[in-house]
Amino acid sequence: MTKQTPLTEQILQRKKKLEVLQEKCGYPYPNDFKPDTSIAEVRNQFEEKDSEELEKSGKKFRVAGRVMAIRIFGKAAFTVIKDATGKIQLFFQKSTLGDEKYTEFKKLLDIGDIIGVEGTLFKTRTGELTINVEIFRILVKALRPLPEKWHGLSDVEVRYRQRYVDLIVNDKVKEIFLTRNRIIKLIRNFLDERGFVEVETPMMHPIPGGARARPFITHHNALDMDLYLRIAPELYLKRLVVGGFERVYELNRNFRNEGISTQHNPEFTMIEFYQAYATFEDLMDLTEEMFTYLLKEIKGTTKITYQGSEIDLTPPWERITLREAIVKYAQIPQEKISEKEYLVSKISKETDVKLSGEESIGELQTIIFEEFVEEKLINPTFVTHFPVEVSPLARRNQKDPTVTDRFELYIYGREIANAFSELNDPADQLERFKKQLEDRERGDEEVPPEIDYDYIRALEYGLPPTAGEGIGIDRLVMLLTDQPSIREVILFPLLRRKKEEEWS
RNA sequence: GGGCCGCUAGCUCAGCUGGUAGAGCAGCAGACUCUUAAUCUGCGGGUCGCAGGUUCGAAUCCUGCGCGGCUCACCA
Repeated sequence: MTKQTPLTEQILQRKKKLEVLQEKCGYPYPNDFKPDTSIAEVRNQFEEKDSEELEKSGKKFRVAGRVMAIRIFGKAAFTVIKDATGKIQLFFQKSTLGDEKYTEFKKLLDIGDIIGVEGTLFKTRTGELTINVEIFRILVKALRPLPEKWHGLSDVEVRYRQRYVDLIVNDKVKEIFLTRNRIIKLIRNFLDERGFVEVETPMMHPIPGGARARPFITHHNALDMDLYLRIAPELYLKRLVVGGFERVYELNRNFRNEGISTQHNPEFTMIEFYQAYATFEDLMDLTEEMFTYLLKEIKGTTKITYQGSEIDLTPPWERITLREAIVKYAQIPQEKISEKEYLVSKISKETDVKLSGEESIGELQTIIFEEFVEEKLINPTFVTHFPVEVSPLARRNQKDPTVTDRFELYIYGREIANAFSELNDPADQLERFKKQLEDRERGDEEVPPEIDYDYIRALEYGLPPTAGEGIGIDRLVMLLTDQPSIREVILFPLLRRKKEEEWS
């Protein structure tokens, strides 16, 4: 015999037990045990009852779950099992189960196995609600040991790569994803109540558009056609507004072929919604309402703590134009706000941004905003009227055509939402697409490689005056669950692939 | 892509200025009928991320590579 690693040794131990099980009861992966209640239900109903009441009822319960702890005392033992709803303690007694079953329990059961039990409730001397097991079956034999019971699993790489183990062992991780689910349901509920229709538009686009980002490229064999995973659903959703869906939303994945960080995952979840006959100002009100609703349901308050910082999300939120913001937070003198030389010199002196020299005033103002202002916007702030050059799909402001009727919502220095009154002038839209194409020719890879003429055609049929908004769901969940990294709110974040030979 | 940090038993971690590796949990054998990190006795378990180099000798020092984390850049 060659030496075994401890892991294979433990797996072999468990496989041996599996074989014994097979001899005793046939195929060891049965699927005929039906629990008649959940652990949470049992707890809710009987947690408050005393031993006497429990004993008197004598009612039997069938529950199933994963074994999380085993404590053996000779002829009796406690275990803890966990199902989707919670944990409960089980009591195994030789005198109740009989020699054979008790030995099976003692010799074949491991932490991590999934069992089904039937028994009556009682309370231990320390008052813990416990099932006195009369019947039990091993439903699934776990061949691999769970991480240590006290420290659990903390290696982040293993937590992300083997999220199933993370979820078994770290209850708080599961909580995050349950909260994520609630947030998503609440958002749907909020919009549904206001007459929005949820739709699903393509995730494979012949022309990427709707945002500024590099796309993933894929290929359809039968049509022999390259396709791009969508970077945003925007242009399709606005086509639907043209088609008469006056209030639509889509809540799903976008894909951007860019860097990975604590704020970025290549595939991420976004909601975009569009409301005809509304303006970006209406959407600021709507956004405040939506967040207030979410906070009330999830947190019970509009004041939260994120990574140690107090954030007050009680509306109304500050509304400030981008130009005002750079005056206020970047100390740009009011009279220099559109002075190219001043802006260029400020950027070159005080930041690492490398300028090409071809930037417009609006682009320079936007750079100043990003470099000096964003990080200071801790409490929720609507920054409005972004320059038209950086807002190719937004409607021009009618008093000042150099800016757009647009806002971005910042919380804790992060962009959480982006919204604008939609550009519905097909001629202006075509001009802006052409401008983008010029940028592309100058090497800007984040701009679509060709003009989406079908979108222009749709505008020519007439897009009602509309406002639309996108909210990054992952970042919102991070905020509401106080998580520092986007990977903590995405079940399976993208990681570099590991070589197969490292499988163990 | 740059910088910094990490990678030691299945898990959580020790391991000093170089002398060929240790604990707890988990596992195995045994004792134990109210524990909840149960306890007690005994035992087994390692390609120290990988590959080179320096050295009489490397988990430890050096170089390269891999994977991960943070961060900067990039990402409106």
